[in-house]
Amino acid sequence: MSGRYTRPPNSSLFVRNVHPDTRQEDMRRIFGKYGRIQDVYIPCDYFTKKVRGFAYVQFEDIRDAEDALYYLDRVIVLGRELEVQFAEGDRKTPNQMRSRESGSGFGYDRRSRSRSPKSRRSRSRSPRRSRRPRRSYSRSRSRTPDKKRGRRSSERHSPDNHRSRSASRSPSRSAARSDDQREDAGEGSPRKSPE
DNA sequence: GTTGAGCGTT
Repeated sequence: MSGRYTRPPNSSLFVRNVHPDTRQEDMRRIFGKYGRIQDVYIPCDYFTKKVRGFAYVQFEDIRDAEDALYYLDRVIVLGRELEVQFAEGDRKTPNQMRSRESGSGFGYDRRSRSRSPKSRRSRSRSPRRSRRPRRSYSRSRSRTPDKKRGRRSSERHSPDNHRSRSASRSPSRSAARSDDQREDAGEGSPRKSPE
């Protein structure tokens, strides 16, 4: 009278005893043989980032998942016997895990200021980083003459621009930004002759 | 286009 078959909560498979070096791609390829894989995820330790030893394979269709479970369960893959079973809960959010790990014995909730394990600074605290090793460039006349700095298109053929310019209240050319370009090859530049 | 820190031992 009751369901004889434990209704799988979802089409996610829980694979245990997977090789620590197994990747999602591998799982996807192995399980994908029996159906379309929605996603594969291998949970790792939050702190050590090490593979925990099991993985999750989410199928697009639960029927395929059943097939894969039946065919891949207890199958030796990569020298390990895979144990496949249906997943139970849903993916846990970091917050939930934190709560669980927090009460497990660890206590890096308020102690650890760093939220991310990777955010761990170097063992030695950065005492002082020089502001910037500003290189004293010769202020004489070596200004990367090789690079083309000047933008060719100074003005754009935009209708909007045209209108804006008309309303400009400053009829004068406010060109106070050019100083080296204009002087060198702008207008005649009669000062270049060494006389 | 969703979140990635999801069950481990029976």
